[in-house]
Amino acid sequence: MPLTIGQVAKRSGIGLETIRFYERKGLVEEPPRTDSGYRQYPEEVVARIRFIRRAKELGFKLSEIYELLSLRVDPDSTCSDVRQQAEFKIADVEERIRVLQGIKTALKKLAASCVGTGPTSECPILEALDSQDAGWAIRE
Amino acid sequence: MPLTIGQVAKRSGIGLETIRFYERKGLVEEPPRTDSGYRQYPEEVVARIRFIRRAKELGFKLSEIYELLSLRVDPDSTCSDVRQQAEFKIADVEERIRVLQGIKTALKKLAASCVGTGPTSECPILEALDSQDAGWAIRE
DNA sequence: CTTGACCCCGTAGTATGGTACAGGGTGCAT
DNA sequence: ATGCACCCTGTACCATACTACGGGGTCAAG
Repeated sequence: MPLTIGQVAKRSGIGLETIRFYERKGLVEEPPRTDSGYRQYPEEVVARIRFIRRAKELGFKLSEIYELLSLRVDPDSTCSDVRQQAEFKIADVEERIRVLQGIKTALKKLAASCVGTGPTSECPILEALDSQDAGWAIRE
Repeated sequence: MPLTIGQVAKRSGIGLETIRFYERKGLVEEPPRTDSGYRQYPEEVVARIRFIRRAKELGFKLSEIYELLSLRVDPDSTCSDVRQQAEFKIADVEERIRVLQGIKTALKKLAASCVGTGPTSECPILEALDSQDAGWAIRE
């Protein structure tokens, strides 16, 4: 017995507007309809939406998830294609961590330089942000 | 001698459309105009835009930079207000790093489980994303 | 046979940080 | 005086991932 969009939404823990959004994006297949136009989903779509949700939790963008979903449909694609996607994403995540750590270091340096007294006009943090010599700056 | 918007853009290394955008956002003060309506910027605006650019590099959002800029204008605000903003941002950045590290660990676990051979139908990564037991999942 | 919960579509709005026109006017040099 | 670079406003557009709304149609219970 097929599911309505509302039932799918409830089971997969996602808004039903979002399911229609995913359909427009090609992440969820267009299901058959009833005579009156209601979408009739097979059970499997719940698993697919959970897949999307989990991939999102792993930091994949919707466009990347689309690639991932295409890989599994394409009979010529191999497991190593999927692993390559994961490797790319690992590199991407590592890069983002690296940048954030640079930012953190810079911010800590600034915060440490500030005793916390006096008006903003003498604030070393603001002065540092003003100054020409970006000694605190993040080096890429 | 005041600067035109184009000169400010060149000196601060930013697009002139972006300066007008910042003006709309209240990050850059509306400058006086010539009779014909041309913006006439004082030299100081270049420093302010560089301030914005640097704060952005430190991961501050435009809305946060607006707060920062308000603090320095408000005579009642102190240096410790600024430092608090910096501390908040440090905590924020640390949280983002923590989440990304969880993602990285999960992805590495998945990638390691994949030998790289065989079709996608037997891919352990996709199976993990499919499976009900989210053992790989990121714990918040 | 009515009421309320559900569904349809298309469009528009949210937040973020810009970027790109279109269709004008201005400033200066040759 | 004419050509070109520059400026003006307003609006629309880019990506990202939804979310909401208006104005309808449908389905099942009572």
